Amino acid sequence: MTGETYSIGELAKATGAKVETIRYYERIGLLPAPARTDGNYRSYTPAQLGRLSFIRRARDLGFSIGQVRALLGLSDQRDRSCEAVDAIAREHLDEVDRRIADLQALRRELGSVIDQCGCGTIAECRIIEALSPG
Amino acid sequence: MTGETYSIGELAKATGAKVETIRYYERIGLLPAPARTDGNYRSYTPAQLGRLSFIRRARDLGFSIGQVRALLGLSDQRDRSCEAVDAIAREHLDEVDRRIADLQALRRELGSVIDQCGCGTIAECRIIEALSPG
DNA sequence: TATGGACCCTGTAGCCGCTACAGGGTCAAG
DNA sequence: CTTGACCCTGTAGCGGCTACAGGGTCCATA
Repeated sequence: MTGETYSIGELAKATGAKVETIRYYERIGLLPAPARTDGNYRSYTPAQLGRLSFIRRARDLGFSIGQVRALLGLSDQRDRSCEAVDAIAREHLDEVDRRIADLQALRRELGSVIDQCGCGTIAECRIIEALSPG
Repeated sequence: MTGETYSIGELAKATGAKVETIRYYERIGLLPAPARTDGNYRSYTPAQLGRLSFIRRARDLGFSIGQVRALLGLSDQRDRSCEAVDAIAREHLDEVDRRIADLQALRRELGSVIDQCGCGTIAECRIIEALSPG
């Protein structure tokens, strides 16, 4: 057993999460409440550092807090099939694909509006015109 | 002069905005407060319908509320050069491009994580592994 | 004239995922 | 013994709505 512990600041540095974010994760029950020192400081174990790293990576991959919660739950049941994990990941992938498609459609529309601008006065501005009704 | 007026519900139907959203826009000063009927109902003019349509189209194109506010302000100064309009639109386009690029990078990473999954048990799941530290 | 239902009103709280205070306590170095 | 970096709790704010609760108004029908 390593007796190593970390303060919240050290945990933040190690994982790249902000101190406030770590406390937020604790508040919403994503990260279990750690032990406290005599001075009431949070004191984290290496296992908790690992858990936060997991959370960070999942968040960086765009998983929602709810999905992260589910993934964390699954990651503890080592004997189960990882189908559920796969399902969550694929669902998220689909969502990302949808968002990309939406943004690309938006980009096309926006681009074509901008291309029309001859940059004269507002009165003849095609961008304003494109937005205006009638 | 048309004496035509609209209730908030009619305005909502005509523009596709929700009633609550219209009230919200009024609250934040995006849409000016309309006249009221004897029964204290909001009563909108065609010009106000036009303004809301403008807002909706700009929002649909992904402009932020702040940008919409700026565009609305500019659209009233008909003699000014439309450079400022163009600048706002291009800035937004750049932002959209950045978001697309970010999502595409994310998509690649997520895709490669998912591809590794052999769908056995959680213990050997590559997705969980990819998220786990160490 | 009464009643029902569709509409409208205000005000407030919730969503997500943090972020930013304010107003204090703790701890180690000099 | 003071300074300054860190930590604590609690609350409010961001954007852009959305969703109530608890009422008022208006119009058609019985």
